[in-house]
Amino acid sequence: MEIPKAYDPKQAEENHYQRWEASGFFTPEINQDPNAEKYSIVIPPPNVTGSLHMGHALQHTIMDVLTRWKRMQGYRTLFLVGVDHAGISTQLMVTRQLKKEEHKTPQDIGREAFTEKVWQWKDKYGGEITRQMRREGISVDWSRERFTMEESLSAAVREVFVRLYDEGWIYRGTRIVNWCPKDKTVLSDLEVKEEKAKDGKLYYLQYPVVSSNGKRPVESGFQHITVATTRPETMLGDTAVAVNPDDDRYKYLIGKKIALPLTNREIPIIADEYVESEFGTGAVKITPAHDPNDWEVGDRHGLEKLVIMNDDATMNAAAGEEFVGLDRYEARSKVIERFEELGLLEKIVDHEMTLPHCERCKTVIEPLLSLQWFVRMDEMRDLALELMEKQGLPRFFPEVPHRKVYTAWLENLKDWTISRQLWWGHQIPAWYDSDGNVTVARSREEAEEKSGITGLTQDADVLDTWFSSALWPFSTLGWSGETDETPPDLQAFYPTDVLVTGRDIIFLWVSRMVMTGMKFIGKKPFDDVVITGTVLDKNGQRMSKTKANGVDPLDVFEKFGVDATRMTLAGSATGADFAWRDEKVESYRNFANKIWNAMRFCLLNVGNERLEFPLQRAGLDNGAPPPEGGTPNLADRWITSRLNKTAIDVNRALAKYEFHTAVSLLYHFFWDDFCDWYIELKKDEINAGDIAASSNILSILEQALRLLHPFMPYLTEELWQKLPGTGSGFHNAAYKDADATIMLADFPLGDAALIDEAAEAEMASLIGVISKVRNIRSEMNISPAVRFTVHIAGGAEIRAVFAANEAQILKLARADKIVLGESLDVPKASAKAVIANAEIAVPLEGLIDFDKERERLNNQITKLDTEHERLNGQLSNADFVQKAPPEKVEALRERKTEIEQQVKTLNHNLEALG
RNA sequence: GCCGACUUAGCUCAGUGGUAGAGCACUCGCUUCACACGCGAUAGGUCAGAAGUUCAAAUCUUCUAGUCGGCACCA
Repeated sequence: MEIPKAYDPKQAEENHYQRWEASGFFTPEINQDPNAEKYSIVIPPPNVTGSLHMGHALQHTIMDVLTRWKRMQGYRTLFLVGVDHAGISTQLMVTRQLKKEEHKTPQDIGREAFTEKVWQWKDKYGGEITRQMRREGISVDWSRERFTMEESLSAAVREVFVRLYDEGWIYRGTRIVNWCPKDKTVLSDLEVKEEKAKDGKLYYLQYPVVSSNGKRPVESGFQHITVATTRPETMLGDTAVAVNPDDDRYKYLIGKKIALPLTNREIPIIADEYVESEFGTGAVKITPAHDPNDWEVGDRHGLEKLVIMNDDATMNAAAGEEFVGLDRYEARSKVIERFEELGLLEKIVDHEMTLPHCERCKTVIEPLLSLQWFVRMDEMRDLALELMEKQGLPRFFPEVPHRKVYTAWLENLKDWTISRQLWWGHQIPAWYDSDGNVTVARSREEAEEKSGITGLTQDADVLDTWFSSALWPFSTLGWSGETDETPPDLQAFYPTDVLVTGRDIIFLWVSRMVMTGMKFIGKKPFDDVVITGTVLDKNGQRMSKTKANGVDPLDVFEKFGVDATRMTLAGSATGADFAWRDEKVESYRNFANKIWNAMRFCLLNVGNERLEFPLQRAGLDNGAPPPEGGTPNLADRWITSRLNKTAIDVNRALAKYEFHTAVSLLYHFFWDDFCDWYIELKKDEINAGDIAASSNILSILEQALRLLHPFMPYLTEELWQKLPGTGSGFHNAAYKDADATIMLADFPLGDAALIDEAAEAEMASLIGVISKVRNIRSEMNISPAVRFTVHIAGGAEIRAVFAANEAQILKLARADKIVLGESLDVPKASAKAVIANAEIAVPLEGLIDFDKERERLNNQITKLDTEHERLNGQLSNADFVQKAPPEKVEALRERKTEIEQQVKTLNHNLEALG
């Protein structure tokens, strides 16, 4: 068989994905076992406007590893994929396009036409992210792909809204909300990010007091009270000044009135505990319509709530003739200017502070009094908290710190603002009559029936995108509120097994799925939550569009292959941030090539026609004796042991979501055990055309490829298909009728009975001897071309091992003769070494450099001495001997004796050199 | 302000009580018939600092320093 010298990932990627999908391998229906257990994962739906980034690639890889792992074990697996309609992002994107192409605003064309445009945009460009996801090789069921705006998911949204409203968990009310003046919509607290203000200032404004008869000294000719504010423009909406009731400086002013400058209003001076006397001047201007704290104060004191801004943060008529139409920052300058003219500006001081920004467009948020829809969170929160307290669910991986953070957040949860002033999204299912009376219903018909009125108007707002996301684990499985019959997918796959996502949406999404799942299905949506780390750039900085330091997964796929990228991502520790390095991917690209070439070697001397018999399984499946004609030689016993140990450990690691451990186990099994030692030991047999040996090595390789498949699906499929003899007979029983593919092959769980400690120990001696001889050659500067005799002395048992593997030692140590004996009988001009149970000598007449040899021996002695010293210290410590576990003490004693023996031998050798 | 994480070889990172590890980079040698995306052999760390618990600490506790993150407040 002609196999190219280097692995070409692109070819393998093109070869397999389409076939996998077309053959239905990704769907749960491929599983023919009626008793199969299910395993399900729903993907966090990426934004329809999004493009693939490393964070996605990381999460998708992990979910796919889990899914492929379980699928190969015969689970009925569903890896459900879908896309989020992403209200604000999408609306902005289409608005921009509309402006560019038609020079129109959404308002110009109207709601219906605009929504139609968005759908068109979605059909044309919305598939981008899913096209990119196909390249990741993820085994998601595309036939079940969902979109949050499709009808069945929208029906679920309406159902949930109506039920929550009917039970009083959703309400409409006037509150101070986070308003983005650019996007012109309200935002939830979670969509607002605090950022340091560039040049924060605190402005001290003097407010004249009306009809004061107090005794306070008056510097500027009239009685005033000074307030400090960071937003002077809001003074136009002040309806009181507040002081702390215990503040002696101001006690006498409580109840007096202020003549509010720049307006013709008089406002009261009130006392409220909320005011901290130490901050600023201890007197606070109160603007109930433009500050959440002030709103509460206003509520307590029955103050007027004067709205002075429009929805684009320009001043409205209530701000006064002089200010109307000005932007908030223009108004700020103007207010300051006017105060200065009036001699009422006391001072301006620098003030470090943070300001709330719109997460999306970075505009400074304006707290605004507004009529919106809210979800009351107290009862919802309790559902989630109770699940955590009573059952410890969901389990977070890593548990620290996420469990605590999640719980703490729930405990302090405020109501959730769910209405958005957008056109793209789920329109709120509330209808109004001409008097503004509201009817909440699943449809217009139902609303009209409920209210007995026709000609109702639907609420213009849509719901927060996260409202529909919160229903994702069950809305995607067919739930839309019908209670008489459970949809089959919901029955089969809910609750899901694990959720994999980034820590940024634990609150936005994870917590809300838990709440809605408990509320509407009565069951948790998932058991486990795996929180991935953040992929940083090579300098440890967050990747961001503005910094343009992002690494595009598609570029990496192109350069190093999908499998190498997947290994890199899965190889990062669960939950830990890590800096992206191309070198890392490069090393996994090399790894793929290494395996490719291992396979290539195994097949070089095996024609298809010569290997038509079923592959021998090296006893892997049933502990059967080794194949006839093949001796159960050390290498075979050893690699079988290593493979089974690796399989057990890989399964164990995956069960704990320790992907990096699994990656490292596989890497070292393939490279060190299989390639460096097993292939090298078997080389002569293989090259001699020994069919039994080829059969064995291919059996091991075939099993190992299955172990690797969840991580490197393309490479393993490509190689597995090339293996003579593979077919659907290798499948897990649940897939026996499916077309042959490694992705349905039985996943090796490993058999503890096949772990052969004796073989591992013997092999350690063999490796020890070969390594020591190589060390001698290298340190003594002896050319690889030179062949020499190797003398080995040791007990009868280990001598038998060396005798049985003489050919291998000759080859790997590049020796031409092995002399075995009870003791060494070599000339003085020999280089020597020791291992635990043998002595090694290489006679080097004319080649030896005695100084070098002395140095070499001394080096070995020094190393052993250091260890000996430490052991001695420990063992002469009475406390240690008394308190440490006896087997520990015994092990150290044995090691100490061993070292003493070796040192003795080495010293002897040293003396012999003269 | 509150909570948390991190600090281990030149770099990027594993390692939760018992002899400090990997990949890359570095040094030396190699056209050894699978692979130079390779092979072989070295070198490189008082595990941020200090104190404590323990027979035993990279690992547990406390403090300090630095880096990063989350939450809250901010008139």
